Amino acid sequence: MAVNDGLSIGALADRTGLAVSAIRYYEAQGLIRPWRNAGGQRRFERADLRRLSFVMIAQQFGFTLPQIKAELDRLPGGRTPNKADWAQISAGFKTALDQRIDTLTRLRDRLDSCIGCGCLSLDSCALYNPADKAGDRGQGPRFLMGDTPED
Amino acid sequence: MAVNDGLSIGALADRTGLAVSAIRYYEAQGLIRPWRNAGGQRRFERADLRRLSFVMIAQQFGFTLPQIKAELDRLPGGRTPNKADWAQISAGFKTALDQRIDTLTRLRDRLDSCIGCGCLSLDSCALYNPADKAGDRGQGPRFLMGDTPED
DNA sequence: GTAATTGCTGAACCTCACTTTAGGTCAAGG
DNA sequence: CCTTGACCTAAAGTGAGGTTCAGCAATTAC
Repeated sequence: MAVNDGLSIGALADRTGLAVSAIRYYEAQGLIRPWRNAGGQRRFERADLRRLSFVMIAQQFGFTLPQIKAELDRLPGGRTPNKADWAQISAGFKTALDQRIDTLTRLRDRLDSCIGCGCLSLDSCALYNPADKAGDRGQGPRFLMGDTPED
Repeated sequence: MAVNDGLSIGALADRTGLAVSAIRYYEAQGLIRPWRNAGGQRRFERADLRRLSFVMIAQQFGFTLPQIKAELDRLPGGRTPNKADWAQISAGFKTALDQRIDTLTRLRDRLDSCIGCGCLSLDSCALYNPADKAGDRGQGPRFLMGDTPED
């Protein structure tokens, strides 16, 4: 009722397009820290909209939630990325993205030079032992995950 | 001891670089069908080397194991891809790969035009609602999965 | 011939990113 | 006052792609 009660989880879901369950999950992962009202319900600040925006964008760039959390945790005082922060972070995103595109382009070039061959030889085929493996550490989806920028 | 006893799972693991557990898993998924020797141990043909090669390459291209199985199952008599098969399949790989590169390139272009902005506005930022979402169906890792070629 | 390797099975566990379910609580409208 | 809808929690499920474990059996090396 007061002017600055904050947003409910449903309101936040409506505005971001995320599912309520996803927002709760992000909280469990430490990406947002809502406070609770008297009845124990989550209340969100306007800054959380930006924070979730950031999460959604970073996911598009192929970052995992732990990676995104790490990026957010580096901001002083746990603040939401402002314009200056974004300029820095997005530069890192660009680097990761460029690398990813580069990796795929090299893979395509190797494929081009292999289409007529078809040897699939473990010893000599250019498609093996690619200098750039698409994601090499950790389990789960192992292809195409971007590296953490400036890490 | 006989000349054509086939390879043990350990030998196959050594030659392919795969873990023994991964090879057993691939068998469980129907990607390879070894026979058993008198003692119940798996014995593999030389063709299984090529089959696993194919699996590893297709994974690099972002295909899931079910997709790869589907591709292998389309080959007559459950044979391992030969040169002619490969020419056809790799053309499909190339298409999927080109699409993926294209998607990422567009994403990079949008990022370029946004780096100085930093608005992250849910309403107006070009980084939202991209025409090409990077993988949109199914759960699990939702970014950057290649589409099935010719499906 | 025996010890060390390697192999076997089935089940449980892992990450990632969530959703679903079951069983309740809170807030607002009529 | 009572119902409806939004919210709460903890736990389990999903699916991809495996690994790890316990408790045995088979092979191989010496």
